[in-house]
Amino acid sequence: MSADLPKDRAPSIRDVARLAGVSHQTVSRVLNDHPSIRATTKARILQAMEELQYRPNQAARALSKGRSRTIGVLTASSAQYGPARSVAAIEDAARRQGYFVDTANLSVADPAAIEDALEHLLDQAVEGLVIIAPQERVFDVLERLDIAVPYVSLQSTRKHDLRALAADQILGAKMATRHLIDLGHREIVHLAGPQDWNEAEARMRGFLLEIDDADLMTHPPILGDWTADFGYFAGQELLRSRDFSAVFAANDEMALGLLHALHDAGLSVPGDVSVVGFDDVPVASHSWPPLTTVHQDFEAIGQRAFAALLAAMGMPVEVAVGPVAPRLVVRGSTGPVPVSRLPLLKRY
Amino acid sequence: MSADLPKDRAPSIRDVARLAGVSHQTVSRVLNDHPSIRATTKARILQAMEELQYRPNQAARALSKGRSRTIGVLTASSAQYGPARSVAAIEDAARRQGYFVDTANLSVADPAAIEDALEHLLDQAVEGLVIIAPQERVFDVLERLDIAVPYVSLQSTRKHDLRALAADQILGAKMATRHLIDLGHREIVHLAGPQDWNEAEARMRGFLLEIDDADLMTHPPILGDWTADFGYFAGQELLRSRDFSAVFAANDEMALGLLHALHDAGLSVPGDVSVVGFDDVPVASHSWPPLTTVHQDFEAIGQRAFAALLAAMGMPVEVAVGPVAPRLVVRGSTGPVPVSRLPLLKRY
DNA sequence: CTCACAATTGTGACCGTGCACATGCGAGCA
DNA sequence: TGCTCGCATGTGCACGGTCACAATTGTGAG
Repeated sequence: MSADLPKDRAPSIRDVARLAGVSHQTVSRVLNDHPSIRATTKARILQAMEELQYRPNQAARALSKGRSRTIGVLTASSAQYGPARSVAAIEDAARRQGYFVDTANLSVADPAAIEDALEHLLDQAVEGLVIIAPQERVFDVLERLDIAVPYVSLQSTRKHDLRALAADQILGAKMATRHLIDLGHREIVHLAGPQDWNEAEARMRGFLLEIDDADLMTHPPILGDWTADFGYFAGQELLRSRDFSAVFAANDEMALGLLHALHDAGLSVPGDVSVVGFDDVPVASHSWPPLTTVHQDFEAIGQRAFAALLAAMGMPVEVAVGPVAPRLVVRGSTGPVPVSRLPLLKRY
Repeated sequence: MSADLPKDRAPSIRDVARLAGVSHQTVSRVLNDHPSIRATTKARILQAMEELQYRPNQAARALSKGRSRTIGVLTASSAQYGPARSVAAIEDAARRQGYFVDTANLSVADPAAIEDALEHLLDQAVEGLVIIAPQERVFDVLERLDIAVPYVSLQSTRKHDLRALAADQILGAKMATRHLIDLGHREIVHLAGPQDWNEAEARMRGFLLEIDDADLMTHPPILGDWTADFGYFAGQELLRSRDFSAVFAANDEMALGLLHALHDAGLSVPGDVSVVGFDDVPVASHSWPPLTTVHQDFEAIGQRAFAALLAAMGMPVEVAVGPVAPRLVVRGSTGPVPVSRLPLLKRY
């Protein structure tokens, strides 16, 4: 019944054309939804495709059209909750639009590795890039390589603010800090992220701005590495060396590690110390006490990133402009300063 | 100095050939490390490439060779810690071998979505697939579509055990359960994952096997959805309806939610109830109390998956065979049954 | 019935690379 | 000297689509 002699290679449009009794160009027209094709012809061709299990060859199409329909995602720490969530959203949106997504993950972020990853993506002839690797260095490399394709970045950068799409980090940090100040805290420590990360820097900036606004003094922030382990050790160190009634951690993981350290030291949260995190990871609401934090809608961020990239690539899309609004989620880890508070250093 | 007249299109091997004064085929030989090329010729060509900023066109290469050098990764829940980590490892290993990685994420796992995602990957002419979508359904669809490319799966399945590469889930579950039994627990509840997930099913099987081995009775496991929120509500429900001294949760998130519920109820862990999780996510060591859990080396799993896929694709690689060994990490959330234990139901 | 014009379909070249095969050339050997 | 052989290189086509343009068919008005 079916006319497919088992050739070794996959069927091409010419095979389909032969079976349908038309020229290969007519088949191509069906594939590209060309308007002027007789309905009966189209039907015949579609049936031939079905019969041969025809599948268009993307490589051939890319070669002839000069378009790969592929976008690249450059990501650092793609195993972290937020980035992972955003990447999934980008991939989903891209697939819906018929784009392929090629990812390159940075395990280390030295310029050579960054360049290597970018070269890899460019080799694939990506038509656009989404950058979720938030180090300023990445943008330096991007500029140096003089990339020919458009790109967008989830994180804001000093130089390319217009392309930033993530939640407004500075605003989020200000909200968190304001919350602590409103509760009466005056000695607030910031447990920051690595300063070569734009996000970490933005969150610290927001913190300092708000502290300044309230005419408070503060110790220099502690520079961490995002991990819960670091939060734990930083907590131990803090208790040994500083006096404070509240901590704003630059992400939830460090905040959770900190809670652990405070608990180990026999301190009560928020009785003795209030803690705020950032991101609102799923377990944040189940720590003890549940963590007050700044929520980001990572999925919306990812979707928006892809839409913005499409726009940057010259496609007609309506993009929701501006950053996604962060949201303060008040849970149990923050409370008022105890009226009669003993300095921690004295007690510990 | 440089001879590049700014044509609109990217330089091809013919442009390089012209500049170097050789034929395009000789350039191609340089690209493919052909042995018999005069060193001086090769040097001249390399310099011409450099001068023109030549970048090989993957689409043309794929078309001509019939190989895309792309592998596909089908993943569900790629925002979860374990899968995300493994995907990153796969991507890393693949890139090192010059392969591109195309991902398709399943937000919902109904057959239509699975098929859609697979079609998307096949459209890209992937040469192999890594399946991190652990539902049995996925394999049904794979079989039905009669995929022409080789694939490996991180999770074991009833039908394709040979291709399983992840840590031995059954063994891990047995270790966790054994640990509780060794501590004297007799009334152990299993908080399972969704049963259409192979992993969830395997962990439950391990649990039941060990329970059976020890001649213990048990209530039917509670079927959850992996989330911390579910763990929390399940905990509340458990306290209302069952008597038990220990819980083995099928993943850390549910375990953490459970800890929250126990804490809310004023119970002590491990004083009143012992809890074991599975996965060893980074915050597991910073919950209160720190969570006893089963550690999986997700990175090793990802690397091994890619190596196994290469092998399945007919490449010569030495693959570490067999599953990665899980490891029980005993922390503070498990302890002996209190000598004079009051039934929880009475106290609560 | 004829012609202009639109709708539909066909023809051949081209995209950039790799393969099969042909060619040129120098060395080794009888 | 002439012949064989192997290295180095060149020639032409195939891969599977798309594009520009040509050719054919169909349609309605005059």
